[in-house]
Amino acid sequence: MGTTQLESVPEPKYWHLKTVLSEALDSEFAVGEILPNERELAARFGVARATLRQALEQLELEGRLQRRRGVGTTVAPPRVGVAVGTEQRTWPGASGDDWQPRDSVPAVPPATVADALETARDEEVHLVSRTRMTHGQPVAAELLYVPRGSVPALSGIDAPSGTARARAVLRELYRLRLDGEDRAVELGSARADDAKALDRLPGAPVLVVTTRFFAEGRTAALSVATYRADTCRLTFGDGGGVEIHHGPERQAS
Amino acid sequence: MGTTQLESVPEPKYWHLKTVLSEALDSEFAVGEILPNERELAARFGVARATLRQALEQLELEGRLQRRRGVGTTVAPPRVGVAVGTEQRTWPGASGDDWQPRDSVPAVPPATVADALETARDEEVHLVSRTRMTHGQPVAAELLYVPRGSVPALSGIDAPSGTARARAVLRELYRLRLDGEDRAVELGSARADDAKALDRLPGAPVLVVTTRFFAEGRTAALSVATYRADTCRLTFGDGGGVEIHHGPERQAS
DNA sequence: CAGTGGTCTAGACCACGGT
DNA sequence: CCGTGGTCTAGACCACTGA
Repeated sequence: MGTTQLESVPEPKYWHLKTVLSEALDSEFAVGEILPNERELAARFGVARATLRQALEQLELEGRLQRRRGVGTTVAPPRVGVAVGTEQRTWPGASGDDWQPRDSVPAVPPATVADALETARDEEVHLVSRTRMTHGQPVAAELLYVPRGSVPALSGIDAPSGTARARAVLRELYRLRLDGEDRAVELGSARADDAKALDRLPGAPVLVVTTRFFAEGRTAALSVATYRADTCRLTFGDGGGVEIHHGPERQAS
Repeated sequence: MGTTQLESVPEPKYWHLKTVLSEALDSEFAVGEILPNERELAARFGVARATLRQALEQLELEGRLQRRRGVGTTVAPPRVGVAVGTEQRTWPGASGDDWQPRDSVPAVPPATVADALETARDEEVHLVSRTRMTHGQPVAAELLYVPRGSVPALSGIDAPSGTARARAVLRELYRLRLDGEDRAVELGSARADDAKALDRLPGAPVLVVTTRFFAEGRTAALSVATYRADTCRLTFGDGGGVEIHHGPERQAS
């Protein structure tokens, strides 16, 4: 009882630091500007570098900062809205989208994918990999599992793999009438290959969008797309979604 | 050219650790089981505690582990699917949903929210706060901004705040015919108050779902809901979404 | 090559939960 | 009260980028 503390919650240093930095970003820095390096920032705030890094990590997670090894820490632009589900049901990347097919190979999918596709667990399917580009930047890497039965007319003349093959699989898939789709979003961390495609380090936070495509009374394809969580805002529905900002959003003069 | 390294990628220790732990979780631990404490695990793997923690953090981010101060680290159950967008347009929490109104107060919304609502930047709106429960656990905290104009008949007799007020605002809102809605999902970190409602520490990763509700030709309400990213999988569309697992999903006997 | 962020160490103390 | 995870320090070295 002796002491007179109203709140008695010693706010963690990194949390306070984050707030201070966040306000500085709003008022004193322009998008793209380079911050002082971590050792200097730590010294300036009188904390260990690890503590400073904890604050920077959070700000990066919130899409406020962008850090690149060997380069520095820069102020990130607002997140880009990426349309994920539109009202009219469409096959992935059907209408002049910015999806770029990369490859297609035969592969045995993970058991849970096989179950969703209602294929045998040891049955090979077409595994199409694609990259989604926005404003010249890669924002998502996708694995699309297509059972052989969904694209029966796929010609054997085409190459067994490669981007040409990927295009052929997609072309055949688009012939089906899409009955509906089903989507889930969750947080994940980038696998090594996804990280490379997204120009991030392995383990970077990603939004994993899993989509089931229904046609002819069954699951005709299943897509697992990993979006960069730091730079993307996934939008669904009629419009483009609202941009909820953090602060005053001032720019340096 | 001298050296003969095929890959030359010295995998970070924490990354390798994460893989090892992940496999151990699949094969040797049951859901809910308590892991050895961090100091012991670090010693067992011959790394510093900070390194071990880096691996645990990632696994927690992926929803594989749950850590609670003063208690320990436990194996997390699979993420719960939480329906977010259904095909038939509905007001939030309309149909026997598990949203629990907590409070409603008049408040001046952030500028970006005011712009989306097309209200003046200094105009007060109803700010309804609710919590979403699933299986007895809080999974989301929501702030719902309702312009006065959307609920003109709101009686002044009701209390100016409190859960009764919240119910009254929602009841009036439901009288409007919903024309459409608009949704965005992005990664964020929990503010202090949200963290408390979600039984997490401040800064915990959350999925922020922003929804605009359209009625009578304008934006009738705007919802900002923060979902626990560690325990939730947001589902959209017809079905419940697919559960894509990490590994073999074995259970200890 | 110099400078950046990324990884790692071996400690210390603190806040919290249960006993 | 003890044991847990959470915070913090002051170093060291490594991997990458760009000049």
